[in-house]
Amino acid sequence: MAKPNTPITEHLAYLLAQANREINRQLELRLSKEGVPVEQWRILKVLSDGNGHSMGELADAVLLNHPTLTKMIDRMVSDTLVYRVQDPNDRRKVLMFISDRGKVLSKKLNSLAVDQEEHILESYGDKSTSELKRLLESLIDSSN
Amino acid sequence: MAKPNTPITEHLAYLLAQANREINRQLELRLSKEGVPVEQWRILKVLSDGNGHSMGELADAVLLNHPTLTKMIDRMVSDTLVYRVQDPNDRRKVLMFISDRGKVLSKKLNSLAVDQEEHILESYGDKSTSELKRLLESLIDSSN
DNA sequence: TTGAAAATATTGAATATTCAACAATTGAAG
DNA sequence: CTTCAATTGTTGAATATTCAATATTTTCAA
Repeated sequence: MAKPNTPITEHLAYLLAQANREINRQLELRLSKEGVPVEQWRILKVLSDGNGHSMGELADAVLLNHPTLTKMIDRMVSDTLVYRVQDPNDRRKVLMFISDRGKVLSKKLNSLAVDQEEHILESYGDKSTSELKRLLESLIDSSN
Repeated sequence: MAKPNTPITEHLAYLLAQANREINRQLELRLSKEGVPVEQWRILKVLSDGNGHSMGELADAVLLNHPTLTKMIDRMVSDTLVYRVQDPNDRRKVLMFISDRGKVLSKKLNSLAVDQEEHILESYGDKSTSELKRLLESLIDSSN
């Protein structure tokens, strides 16, 4: 009467980690053509609305915690992809903006990312993809 | 005629990262009751079949790369949760085994993890959960 | 208005991860 | 058999992340 404990591969937490790892790896591979980590793509994408975004807001949006974001932004400022402006309405805040160079890079990265999405659509299917997205959104919602 | 680029929140890669982060955070919170990181739960769970698993096999199973696993196993050996045995059939390999202490801990961790799964089932729904799992498995399959 | 608490971002030290090189063993071709 | 390439795991240095502490500014209650 051995107890056949639930295998790890049946845990939602594990399946999510596994799928995330794989998809992220693929995306990483594409973006490496431009020598850019996934997080920087996210940052540029969020900033490419042209508006200023505070560090806190950005950290939430790109799934990084504050100190990690600060250091990554330091690098991106060195690369003149983004720049800091003190928020005039709340001087505790820093508003981040994308530079022209950042916009150019962002476009290239977007097309690489879109490439990947299309590749997934092909091998995984249109129906499954949109259904999966829907379920993920709803899971995220239900976790707040 | 501004181009409304796909928002990042619509990319599968982003949704997966977000969902994974959130679910992982919740699991982490539970496991912290025993002071154990998620990766160690995975390791113990895989080893709790009682069989020896090589480092390479284990690294794949628990989603860690080799050097990271080696160092985490070093810690777990210090804590006498697992132990190394040289594979007699292939002396390049090391077989990892779970200790009695590891088994005891593993059971506690499992019940914490099951707690979480039940919590998700409640707030997210039985139907959605199993459907999400099915889709994730199929996505992972299609990525090989 | 003042002073304490909260919010925001950064820093430096501690910790963890990754990359490249290495050592040991096995496999396999000649 | 012997040698060379491939496999497996570990190590140390370089890099990245995290935690706790800090500085600054704002908020708000007294």
